[in-house]
Amino acid sequence: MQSNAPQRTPSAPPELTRASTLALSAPLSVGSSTRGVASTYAPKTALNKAARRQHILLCARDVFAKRGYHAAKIDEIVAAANVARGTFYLYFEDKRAIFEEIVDRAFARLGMSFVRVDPEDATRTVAEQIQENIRRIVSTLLEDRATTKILLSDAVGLDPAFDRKLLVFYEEVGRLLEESLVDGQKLGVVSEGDTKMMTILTLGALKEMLYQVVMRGLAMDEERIVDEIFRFLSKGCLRVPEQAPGTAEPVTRTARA
Amino acid sequence: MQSNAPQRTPSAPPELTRASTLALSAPLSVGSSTRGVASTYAPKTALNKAARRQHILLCARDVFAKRGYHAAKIDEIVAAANVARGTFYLYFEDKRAIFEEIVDRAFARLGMSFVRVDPEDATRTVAEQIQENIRRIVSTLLEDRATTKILLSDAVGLDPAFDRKLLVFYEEVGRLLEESLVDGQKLGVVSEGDTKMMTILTLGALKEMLYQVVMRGLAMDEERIVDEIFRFLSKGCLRVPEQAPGTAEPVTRTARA
DNA sequence: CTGGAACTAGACTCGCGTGTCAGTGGCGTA
DNA sequence: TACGCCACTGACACGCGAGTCTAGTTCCAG
Repeated sequence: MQSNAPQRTPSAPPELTRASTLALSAPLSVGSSTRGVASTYAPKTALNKAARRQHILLCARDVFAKRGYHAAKIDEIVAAANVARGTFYLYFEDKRAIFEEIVDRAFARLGMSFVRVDPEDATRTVAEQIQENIRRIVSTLLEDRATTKILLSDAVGLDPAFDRKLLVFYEEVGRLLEESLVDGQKLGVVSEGDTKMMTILTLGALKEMLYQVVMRGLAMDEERIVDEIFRFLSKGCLRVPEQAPGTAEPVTRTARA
Repeated sequence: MQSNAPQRTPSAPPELTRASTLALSAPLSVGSSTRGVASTYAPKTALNKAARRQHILLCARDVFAKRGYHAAKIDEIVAAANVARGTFYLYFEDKRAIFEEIVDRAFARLGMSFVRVDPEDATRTVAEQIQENIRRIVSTLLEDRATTKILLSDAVGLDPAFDRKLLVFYEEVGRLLEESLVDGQKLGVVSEGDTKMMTILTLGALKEMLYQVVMRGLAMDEERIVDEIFRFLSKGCLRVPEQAPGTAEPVTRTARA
């Protein structure tokens, strides 16, 4: 807690400012004996309000990512940010509010990372466009792993209100993907079948992949991830030669008995 | 708390008893004026200790499933089980212990629901055996949706110790599936490629499917779920005709520019 | 009839963590 | 030099919920 080496966020995302390196030498003196009140007042004035806010936000993100929402204490966030407890509440309503802001920002970034598929586009096939979207999503999520961790494990089941928020976003993504698949079906580049199902399965596969990479350090570069997901999407992995030409029941259940 | 219709469990189902409706007539009298102490003592003695423990366990499961671990209060569990606070601690060490037991039991059941694939088996193909396993897992998880909810959202990120437990189990499942895939590759019924990757993607798809069904009431019967997952596994959903015959890079990234 | 086991209601303790608030120091301004 | 503002501080008040404890009740076995 004492250490105040000019820490910086390891994976500082592009737009999120570099503010991490606070100018705090923290002289730590003025140890008056009367009452240890406000003894160390470090000159943090170099930071304007927006930057300080941002700094706290980033530190909170790291703490949330490391500990999880419930285990993350305000004290820890405050210590990480090198600010007093009161200062925290000067900038954020409460714990929940700062968490929500982290998630909201992540959603905003994510939301911009995929674009609607245009089946008319002559220069890129629907498949290519879907792949592009996957790439962008993966890229965005890997750019800031701490936040991705939070999205994948902390934001789920926190709160009914929060769940609704997640749900809405998730459905938005799902809808977009599903529309792409429907377009693809019309063009014959997507197999027939329930697109809603495909959407769920695809997103699940994507989520799990990222979970493995981010939560446990499964080593794998972005390129590889995108390729693997896309390949799985395209071909599956089982080869079941004795396939009925119809759509359903790859291996009928009762046929076994 | 007041209502107490004198009903009792008509039949004791196989293992997990449905004991919810306890036999409590609760005369509710003895309203002495001195101090309102222990006025209602319902004759619950019909339940032996094991059954009562089981009953509390089931009620706790429901509360955890509904509220999530942190929001679930002991008071609520106790109220749901129609048992005094003290009684709860007669049967369980603490909140964490009862939660852990719920999860452990679920794992035990799940662990028994899949069997090792035998590539030598003449009567069933590897694909069929994999499908059988999927069916069994899905069946087990849908049998007790409350517990599945808990597994999917509460048990994750609770605790480092807990996470490890989950991890171990998850890896066990993963290893089993992966071995099946490797066997399948040797027999030529599984496409070449990284089996670890396939495993992750498959489990992710499965998880997401179950999540949608259990957490939000996506209507879909067991049969359908198994078929959809298996189909996705077998064929994917995209058809990318211009495929290089090699293994990697379905649509090369740089080719686009 | 009696002792003990099982249970109840609920008051109580206690630790913890959030959010608050009176106070402090630096700095611009009069 | 004095004033006042404002960012900032950190000790403290407070609530909440887990787990404990006690006095009282019911039932049953011996």
